[in-house]
Amino acid sequence: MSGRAVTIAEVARHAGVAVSTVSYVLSGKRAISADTRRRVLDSVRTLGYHPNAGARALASRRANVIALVLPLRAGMHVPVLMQFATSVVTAARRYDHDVLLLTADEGTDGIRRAAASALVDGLVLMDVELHDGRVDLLRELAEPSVLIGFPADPSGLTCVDLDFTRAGALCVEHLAGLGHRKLALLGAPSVVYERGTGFARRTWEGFTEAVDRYGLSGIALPCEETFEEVAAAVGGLLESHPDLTALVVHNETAVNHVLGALRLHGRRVPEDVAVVAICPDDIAERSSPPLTSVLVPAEDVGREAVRLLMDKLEGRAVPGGTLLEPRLTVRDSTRSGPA
Amino acid sequence: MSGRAVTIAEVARHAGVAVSTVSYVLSGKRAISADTRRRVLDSVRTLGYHPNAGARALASRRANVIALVLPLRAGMHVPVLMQFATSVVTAARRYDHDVLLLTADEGTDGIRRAAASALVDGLVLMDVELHDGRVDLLRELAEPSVLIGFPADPSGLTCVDLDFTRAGALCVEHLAGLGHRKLALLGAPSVVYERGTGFARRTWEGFTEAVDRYGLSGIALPCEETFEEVAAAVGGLLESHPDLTALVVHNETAVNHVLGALRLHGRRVPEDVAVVAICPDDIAERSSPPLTSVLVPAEDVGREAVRLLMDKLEGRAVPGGTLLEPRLTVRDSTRSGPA
DNA sequence: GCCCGTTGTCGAAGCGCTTCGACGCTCACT
DNA sequence: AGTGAGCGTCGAAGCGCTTCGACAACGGGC
Repeated sequence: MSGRAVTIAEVARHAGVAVSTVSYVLSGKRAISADTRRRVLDSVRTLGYHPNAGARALASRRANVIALVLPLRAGMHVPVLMQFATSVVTAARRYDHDVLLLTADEGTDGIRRAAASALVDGLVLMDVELHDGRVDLLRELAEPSVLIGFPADPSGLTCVDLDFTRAGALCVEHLAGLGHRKLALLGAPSVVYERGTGFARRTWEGFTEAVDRYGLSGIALPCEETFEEVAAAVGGLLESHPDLTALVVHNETAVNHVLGALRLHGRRVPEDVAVVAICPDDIAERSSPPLTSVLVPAEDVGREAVRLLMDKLEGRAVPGGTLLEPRLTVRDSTRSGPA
Repeated sequence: MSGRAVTIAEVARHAGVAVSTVSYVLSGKRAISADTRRRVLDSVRTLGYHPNAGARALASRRANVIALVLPLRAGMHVPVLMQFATSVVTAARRYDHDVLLLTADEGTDGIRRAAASALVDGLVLMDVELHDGRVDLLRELAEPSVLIGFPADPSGLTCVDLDFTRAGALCVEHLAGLGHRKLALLGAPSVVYERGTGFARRTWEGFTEAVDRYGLSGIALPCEETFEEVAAAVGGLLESHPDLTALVVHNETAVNHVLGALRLHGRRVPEDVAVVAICPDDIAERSSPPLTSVLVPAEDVGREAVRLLMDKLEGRAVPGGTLLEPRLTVRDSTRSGPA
């Protein structure tokens, strides 16, 4: 495995064919007789041949690498981001592509550089804000891209995400169906709303619209992430709205603090207060009581993003926006209606 | 930015020099007159030239890309892993390198492929276990690599990590200095120890050795991560060891549950029980009370790993093992000694 | 039996860059 | 004035691969 690497010329010599024949066997772009193909593949295996990525990229004008642009912003729940990231990597490998990790600290220059140098064939952008400088850059880039999340103006772009508006509404519908009339949403930290992060705002809108539509009474609040602040917020809420019987929590970090705070204030879940969370299943399942939840299907979103990107790379037309339908799983935290 | 990309030949023509001259200006590998250099750089700027990564890699046998091998295993604290990852990316960029993200699901094949195809010049491995199949592969690879974490046998490898043995001991020393005689360690989930994850075991050893050295009494336990289990573990501990006055927690996820459990059992921190955590500063600061802690300097470790890798790429000799000295920050959770 | 369309293979021309050797200068010394 | 050592620049040879056009060999249709 050390020393100089095996080249396609050595494989060709070993198999007694031309270099181009080896190439065609490997790419399948021309018909090759079964016999020749077998001989070539045998040689590939015995010599341990791996095509040189640089040479391949140069000749084919395809690097077989996509960029994953992943800023790490305050208030984002890192484990969920990593779920997206790993699902993108796994999906990319299924299309024989690798993933280059780009972070925020280079700003848009990193994106421009990676694209202009043909380091990557396309890009997947995560953590998209409503007004996001990177998005304008993408529009002028020759390289195709897919966004995970929707900016305010998604025209000319390809975006995938969970339908957070529906997710917010779905929580309300579930609680309304159980007879709850007075609900509250505890959302992301306020900094996330101020920054204009689409998914947070859309859940909020979905929640408030559904509350209106069902003629319920609802209050939506940002939610910070220390136990102290959560406890204070929950305490204030219970005091100012004593008739509150249900809570929607859209904040992975705060979920457990919310449960702790309810415990602290002597409220039982679900008997006194029903709770629905928008969070990964493992968080919902490990809470006590296990929480009724809408999960963010990171796996599906990442896979879909890669699929769309590969379609664009092949020149196929793709829809501008893909919204995944949320699904709600009922667990113990909403087993019963209000007293 | 669309259409065909600018090539070095166009830059050369625009600047009125030879292609090789442009190359030398950009790489600095030969002396170039100030005047020529300026003309070339001007042309580079006005044309918006970015060297083609594939061509460069092919000709120079250097991809200027390193691999970050990041398995996501159960029981690992993802935010901390991401701190490592971003710090590696940031550091790599300072050496003009990009980072290719490799995950676990390809196993060692992914590593072998990336190395053999010259996709990457070197590798950084994270989340290293004591007996790790990937490690044997690294030894036979021509490409240099650096591990974040130490396997059982680090011979022939380059490893960096926080000195977790010292970290465990440091917590004990701090508590001993405050007069505590009866301590407990709540560690990682048991699956992490069973898997043979070095840092978890080393903290454990550092803790128990220090306890012995100081003639104290100590008990070390794995710690699961749901509130229920933590509460049960803490409850059991307080019951079986009523004279316990100090807790060391080496589990980012469980830290807050531990505090919640102590609250639940009517113990005040630090008056009844002192708590020291090994976790990132932001977790320690946001707890209530803020926790005395030893932080895992992910930033430093990642930067150091990249520095070592670059040294190896340049053919410089590097130390086999680098252990970073832990630092303990005193906060409210250990302000006083035992009653 | 002749023509033509397939099928399978080959050789060669790049892809855009780095790097090596060559070469013409300019200067500081004899 | 003559020599040799840099210095600055150039041209050309690859790096290892893909892909295009060419071309045998082979049948099937007439």
